[in-house]
Amino acid sequence: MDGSRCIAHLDMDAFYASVELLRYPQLRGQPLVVGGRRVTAPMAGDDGVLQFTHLRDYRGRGVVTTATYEARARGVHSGMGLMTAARLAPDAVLLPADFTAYRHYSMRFKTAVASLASRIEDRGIDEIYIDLTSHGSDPEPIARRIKEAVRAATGLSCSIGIAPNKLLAKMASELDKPDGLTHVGPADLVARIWPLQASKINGIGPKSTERLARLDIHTIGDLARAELGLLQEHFGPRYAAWLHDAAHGRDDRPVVTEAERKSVSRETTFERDLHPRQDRAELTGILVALCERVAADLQALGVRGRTVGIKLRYGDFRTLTRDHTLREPIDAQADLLAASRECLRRAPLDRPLRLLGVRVSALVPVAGVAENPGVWEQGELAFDE
DNA sequence: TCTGGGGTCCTAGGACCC
DNA sequence: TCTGGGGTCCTAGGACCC
Repeated sequence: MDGSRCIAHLDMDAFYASVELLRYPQLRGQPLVVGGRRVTAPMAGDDGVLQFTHLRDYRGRGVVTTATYEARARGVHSGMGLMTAARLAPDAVLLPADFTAYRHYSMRFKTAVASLASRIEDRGIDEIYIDLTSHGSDPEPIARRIKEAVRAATGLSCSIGIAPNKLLAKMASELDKPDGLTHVGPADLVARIWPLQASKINGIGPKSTERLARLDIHTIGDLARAELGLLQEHFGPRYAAWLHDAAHGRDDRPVVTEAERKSVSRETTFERDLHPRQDRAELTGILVALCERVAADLQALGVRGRTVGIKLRYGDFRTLTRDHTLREPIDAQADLLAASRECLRRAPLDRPLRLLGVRVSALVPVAGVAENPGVWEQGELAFDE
């Protein structure tokens, strides 16, 4: 019984920015950043030439969603505050995120892959895993055909990593970006994977990276050579065992082709901090609007939820959540509002807030409602050639 | 000039039941 | 009156990912 598998990880290259370059090809080669809130789309000036916003002109609380390789070369990366990014690359062009367009291209590339391989796990708007185990002993020809199909369907490039499991496939796809095709086998572990930073492992984030560094564990090789007992002391039995396995390239998670939605949420960061007393009316309006959006999402998905939660973020960035579970699942805005208020009564409201969110979980399908792909995959046509 | 928005999973404690 | 487990549900927080 040989359980050896062949898994591909496909990652679209600088996806949002690349979609924007299809629309504004004149920006190719320039540093470009997608992100921000209430950034206006470029408009034509008196001379008919499009006027683009530059990073230096931005004011507000946005973050970088995607940066092109030219912007990354200046030290800009996703998640970075735009005001910080502006200091590194003041002349970079800033475009607002257009998720309708990105969903459209996402659907196109996934449909193209699905025409060649059926076992696909969705990992968000710009990446997927593909189980190629049944596609013969040499996966590279099918991987090349997938890359060609994605390019033909979208005009965009992607990078593919191939390995015996998802963990290694994900790392392999990063090894030769953009437009790469990288095959990593068990024999490549020591030479190609162990020299990488431990944070390259999907599942080791900033907190764990910091704690590992304090143990003088920096690379995946360091982690592989660490005593399991030492890891158990610092990370607990389960996470230690996972760290140890991951460093040795072991991962038996299956490619999951269907998954049910567990929760639906909407949240918003205010342009300025709002005080629960002085800005009560404005906060109420925001809460009502969030409940309205969540209700619409639930109804579009054909689900209701029994647990309603709120999320508050204070001016100092501390975050708090409160949940309330009902006897019957709900999807109506008025019911969501009532349950949210129930939660709010249990939260300290004596300090300024920067964020408010509403979430619904414990979802159940609405009886009698047919399968509904929901708002997430509907890929409206925002623009097209 | 810090720090978006939408998710998943894990842990841990308390209530409650058998 | 003190002593048990195990299982499930609920709540809260945190890490992590895209």
